[in-house]
Amino acid sequence: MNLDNQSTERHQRLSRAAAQRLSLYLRCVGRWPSGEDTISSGQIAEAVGVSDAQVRRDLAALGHLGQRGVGYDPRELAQAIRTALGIDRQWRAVLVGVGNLGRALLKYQGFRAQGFEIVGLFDSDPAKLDQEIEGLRVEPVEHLTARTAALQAELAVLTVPADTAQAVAESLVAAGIRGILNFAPVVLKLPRQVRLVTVDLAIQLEQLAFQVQHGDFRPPEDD
Amino acid sequence: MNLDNQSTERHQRLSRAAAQRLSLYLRCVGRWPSGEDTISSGQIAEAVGVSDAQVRRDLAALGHLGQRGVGYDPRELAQAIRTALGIDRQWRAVLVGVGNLGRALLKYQGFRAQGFEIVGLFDSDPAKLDQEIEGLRVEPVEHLTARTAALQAELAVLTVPADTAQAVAESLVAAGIRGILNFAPVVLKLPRQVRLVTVDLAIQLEQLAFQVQHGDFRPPEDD
DNA sequence: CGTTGTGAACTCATTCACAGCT
DNA sequence: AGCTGTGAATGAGTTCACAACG
Repeated sequence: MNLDNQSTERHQRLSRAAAQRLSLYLRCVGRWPSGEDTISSGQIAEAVGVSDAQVRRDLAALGHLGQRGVGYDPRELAQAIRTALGIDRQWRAVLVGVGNLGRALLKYQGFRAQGFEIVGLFDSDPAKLDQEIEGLRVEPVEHLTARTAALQAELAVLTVPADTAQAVAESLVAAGIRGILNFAPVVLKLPRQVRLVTVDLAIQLEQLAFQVQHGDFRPPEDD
Repeated sequence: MNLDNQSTERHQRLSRAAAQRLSLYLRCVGRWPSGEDTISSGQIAEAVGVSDAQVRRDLAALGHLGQRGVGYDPRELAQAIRTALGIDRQWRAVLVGVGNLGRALLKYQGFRAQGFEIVGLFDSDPAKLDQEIEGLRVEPVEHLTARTAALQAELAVLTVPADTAQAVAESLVAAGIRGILNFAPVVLKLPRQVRLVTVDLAIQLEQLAFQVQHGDFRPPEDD
């Protein structure tokens, strides 16, 4: 079959925006009808809502994957994107804050399918301790630092109230966590070696209101 | 080439990124100790984690709000940001898909406080109909178009499975909705006059993995 | 042919540096 | 003095346009 493990030549560094688009491309490419054995930049572009030039620019950054006049091999392309995004392996994560949002994320199918596994649950509410959710037992936050290290979790999902988020984040840092996905509406201050992605739901709604209010218009279909 | 429109009040159009930062500034400014009657770009910058020049550039786009040598008046500034973002008024929204995530959002405090009110709940699962959550009764999606118009909702929050998201979105469009906050992991195709903000949780985790994997591409910033 | 890959042009966004006001 | 507002410079990101190739 495909011996696609050539030397990992990286042509250029991917921007955040580019990496985000790659995630979208991956969805499209991964779901491509298995009957088809090629996919073109134009087809990806249309499915995702960006320009074909953008798609080619992004994919070219991963190496020479396409055949001129033909297109890309969906399977090879999907694998290359996974590798570039760092999701060609399993990631272990803990979840802190087993409230409504935390539970929703736990049951969200998309995570495990993409290689993310929640391996620990923590909460400060004594009433929630020892509850079992999705096969995991809720543990007290006091054990967070020790247990996170023991569980060998590299990532953490933070769904705690805003006023405790910074303290919890520091416990995670102490446990040697490498990245935090934060849903608390605060700006966390972390050491530079710990990566942070914050998803602020209220801000997203504000963005929507802003766009509606402001009659934000753009000539082509976009975003 | 393009004749610029006649917008006179605003000095320049806000980019999406700028609007997002304004939301963050608003948090900081709104919480500013009421004893203090001024706040400087440097203070905002430090709280939010951007440069002071960035803050001044963003705020200058809202008009001349600052006093040279002094700073900004927190109350006046907060109001100006709210107006610019379009959250100086109430927004009515419906929520479609009363699953775990939908429930989490419903109970999320941040929304109502910022002027967003959920005025209708819809789900396709008969078992959920007539449940009462946060004072609202769950209605069948078949009523979505008619009820959304009757409720005078301008925005919608979509927390339905991926495979039904497009159809539900079209029902909302038929009801005259103006903006959709979409949590389904799909690229929705909407008419251009309907604004769309998509929050894809799996993609955010992938972003985090990508950043961790790739070490750092961000210059060390303040502390 | 059709499609990729990419220099070049272009647009958008951020930082610099300092004039101008308090 | 301190701080804002902004032209100019820089940088990042996107599109254009076309050569290169199966």
